[in-house]
Amino acid sequence: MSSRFQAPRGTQDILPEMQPYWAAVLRAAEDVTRLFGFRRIDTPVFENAALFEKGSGDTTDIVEKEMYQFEDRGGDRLALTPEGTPGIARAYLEHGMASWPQPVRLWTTHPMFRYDRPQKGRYRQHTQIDCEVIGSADPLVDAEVIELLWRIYQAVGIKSVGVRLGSIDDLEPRKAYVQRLKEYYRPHLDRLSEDSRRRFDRNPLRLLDSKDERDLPYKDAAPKLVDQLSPEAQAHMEVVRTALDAAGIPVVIDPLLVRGLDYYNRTVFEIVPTDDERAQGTVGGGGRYDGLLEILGGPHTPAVGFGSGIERIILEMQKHEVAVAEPPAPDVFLIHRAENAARAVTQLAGSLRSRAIAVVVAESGRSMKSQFRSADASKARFAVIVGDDELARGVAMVKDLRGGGEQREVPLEGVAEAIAGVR
RNA sequence: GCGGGCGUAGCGUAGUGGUUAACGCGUCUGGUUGUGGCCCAGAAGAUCGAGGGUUCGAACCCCUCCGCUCGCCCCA
Repeated sequence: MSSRFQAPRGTQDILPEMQPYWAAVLRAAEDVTRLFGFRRIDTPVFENAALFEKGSGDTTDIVEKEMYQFEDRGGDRLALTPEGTPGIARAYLEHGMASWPQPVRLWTTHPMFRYDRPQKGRYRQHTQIDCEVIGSADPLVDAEVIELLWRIYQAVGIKSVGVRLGSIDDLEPRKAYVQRLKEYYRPHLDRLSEDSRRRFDRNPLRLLDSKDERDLPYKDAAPKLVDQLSPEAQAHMEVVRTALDAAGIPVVIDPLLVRGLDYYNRTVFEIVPTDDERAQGTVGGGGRYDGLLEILGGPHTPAVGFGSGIERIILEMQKHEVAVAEPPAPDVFLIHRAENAARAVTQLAGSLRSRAIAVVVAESGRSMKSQFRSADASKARFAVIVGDDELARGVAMVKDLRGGGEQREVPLEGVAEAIAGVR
């Protein structure tokens, strides 16, 4: 028992009973992205490690300590994708999508890999729905992707979520702000948490993100980026806000919202449940990344997008007891008891399936009682019974397993019609 | 990387030092000769997470390790 294999830590099997949830989420993603004119793209599960080091940023936690890296047999340094955006940006450049009508709207669903401590809603392999609009600087597009994500949640039955919106301005104005922020924190440096002292040098914006008690006293009085945005970024955010308001989406401006990736500028957002302050509550987040494609060696190309974790969406669905559609039971459970049933059973099952009737064939050699019990467990509507008697006469018994269980004799060629008629 | 909780059949649990580890669900078989759901009976299925220690005797007490889980950090 204990020596048997287990799924690697932080990974999970998605058992049949969970599949309806996944199907519902993916269906919603397909439907909603289509409503917004997105086309699906799929990118590899691994990429060159350097793509993320340059793209996501080598001071981010994701790259610094969470990447699954490996060298393949040819010596290439690769990484399992820790997040989706760089791969799609890479594909945009690699396939010359700048020559497609702009902007390009792409979506995908893709496994992500991060080496961190698993807990509820956090896994080493998880799956994201990813939407990216590349080639637009229009703030209406920011609002559009947020609305898209919002509508996915609505479509799967999660109603109580809210948008947290922030802006981290553009690179140059942000540099000036970061100086001011550091000046503010510098006198208090020796009283801050270790993490924050480290961030002071490496990634000062994250100082505001701290939840460490030692840092909290300084947070409120710290200069807030959102209060001193450049006029351009300020105007940008106002349009996003107005558009979201027009879409009827509740928005809270969060001045402390800082996301974990280096490439964001201006718009950043998260979507969180409004009815529960759970730790791993964020179901989706994203932002604008006008600089990323340039970092990856392409021309300046503004873009905006989001990722949303399917596992977390499903946790929310379960929390709200959202009903999901179960796949239909088989139409027919084929019971057989004959000396040489192999040919007849296979042909009968085959002819039914060719008519799109779903058939499960009983295990050979089991008793009638056992086969009927299996038929019942399968939830099939009909039992079709063939034994020596029936085969000799070219007929089958068709029994309706619902209700009283009426049974009648039907010629073998007529079984499909008899069932299709009732179904 | 840091803290808390928990590991007994496929699942959920009982058993807290004394002979062959119990119950429910599930699985399989049967309740006459070819008929399900309910019911009844039976069977299979557990080296009690692993190793070491204490003891005449350990699922139960102690130690170490492993695994799972929840939280912190971070993120989806």
